[in-house]
Amino acid sequence: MAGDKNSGIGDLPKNSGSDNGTLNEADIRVVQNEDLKQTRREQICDAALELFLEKGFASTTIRDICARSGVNQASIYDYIANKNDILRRLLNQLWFRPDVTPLPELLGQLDRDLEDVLREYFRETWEKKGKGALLVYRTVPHMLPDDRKAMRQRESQLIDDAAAQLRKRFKLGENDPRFEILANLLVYLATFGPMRSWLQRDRPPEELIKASATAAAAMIQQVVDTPI
Amino acid sequence: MAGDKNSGIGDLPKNSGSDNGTLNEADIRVVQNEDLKQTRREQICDAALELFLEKGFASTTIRDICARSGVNQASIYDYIANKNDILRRLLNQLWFRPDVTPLPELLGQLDRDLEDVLREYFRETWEKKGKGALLVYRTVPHMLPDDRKAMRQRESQLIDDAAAQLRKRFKLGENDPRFEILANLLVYLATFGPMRSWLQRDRPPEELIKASATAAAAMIQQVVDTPI
DNA sequence: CGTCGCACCTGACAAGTGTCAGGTTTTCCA
DNA sequence: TGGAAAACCTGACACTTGTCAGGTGCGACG
Repeated sequence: MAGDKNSGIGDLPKNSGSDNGTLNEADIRVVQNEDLKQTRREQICDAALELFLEKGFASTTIRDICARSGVNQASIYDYIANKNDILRRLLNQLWFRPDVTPLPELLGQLDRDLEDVLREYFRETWEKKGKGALLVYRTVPHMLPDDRKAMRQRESQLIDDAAAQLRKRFKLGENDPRFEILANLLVYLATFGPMRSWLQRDRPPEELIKASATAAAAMIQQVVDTPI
Repeated sequence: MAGDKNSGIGDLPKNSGSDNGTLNEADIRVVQNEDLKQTRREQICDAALELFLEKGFASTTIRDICARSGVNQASIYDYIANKNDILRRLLNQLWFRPDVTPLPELLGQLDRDLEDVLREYFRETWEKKGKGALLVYRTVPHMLPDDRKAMRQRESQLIDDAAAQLRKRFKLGENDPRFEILANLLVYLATFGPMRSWLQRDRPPEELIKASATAAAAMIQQVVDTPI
């Protein structure tokens, strides 16, 4: 019975799932109890995230992850397909988080002040996706090519949508390319802010968040006020 | 004679050299010809940089580096002390580059327009230190603790100096903390711009550089115009 | 022409890696 | 309480890694 464990592992998908925009996660049918699977996977992913950020993806061994999560070296393969599958799950959790309002949607809330909206975006991204950004940009080399492409596309789409919303908000020229740059800069400010954490300066994050929002708002205003 | 190769390798320094601010590089005395050492080291470092960015530090093997640089697997240890020594040399070359005018110095050129100065800073950093930033932020986990500390200090010092120059430029309050945040934001815009390259959008870098400079200038102006 | 020393290389070792076959223990219901 | 099914674990394999001991080749110099 245990012999045909292989048949319990769903095909490792070569393509990234495009239905919901997230990366495909391998399906494993050795352990049946879904709740248990869920719990163990959380243990594994939590430990893995810590370790990946501490030591890097490649230098983190399955043994490390098992030791920290308390899962057995062999059992871990009852819950994840392989080391890379752990990374995919983490990226899905951290990068494709459904609980962070996307920038385009926020920009679409026309009743709110721009700086206010930006501050919320920066804060949310900082708090909830901070570690994700670190993980993503450090593990780019270890992602499967298709996954890399999927993440890039997601980001590009986000920027395009944000640019469109900006144009709408300010009722300005359809063809002004500066709004794409602005959108790019917004996403970029939000994404990389947390990466500065290694500097460990004594200032509280809130200050930088506020400053970023003010900066971004000032910049957008400047572009809007300057005819092309 | 070849037997006491060990005695030809200088002690691997535990501490980062603080004299010139760079990281200590191991001294090796097996190969005598200094020009040859220089050449080989360049070959090795060039190949290593490419590979570290492609595959990550940990996944790049000495064999990979040898294959791409054309140096023999054993001979490579006549030119570098170990894998980490290669990383240190790269960080020295890319992060501590002497040919990029530091931000504080540029800000001190009071006869030049602020936006103009910023644009030069962003462009120089982008072009000359772009790969360095990528390397640094990806290899943080693989740097020796002391090296990490040295790099962090360098960055902090830079920000403090830049903040001081900003205060001087605008003849504003000695104690206004917002200028440190501004300086932080400047360094940060310059550093991470190149990291967006993985997005591979079709826009030329010059556009983003210009936009960043405009954004930064607008932001600083806004702070200056707003009393504390 | 010999030989001496510098640069180069073959081959290997010990340690560590991802993965899993297959056995052992626990759980739980008849 | 018996026993099948589910979950867990021991132990190992095939392979890769950083590093280097020790030998080879070759050019310069007397």
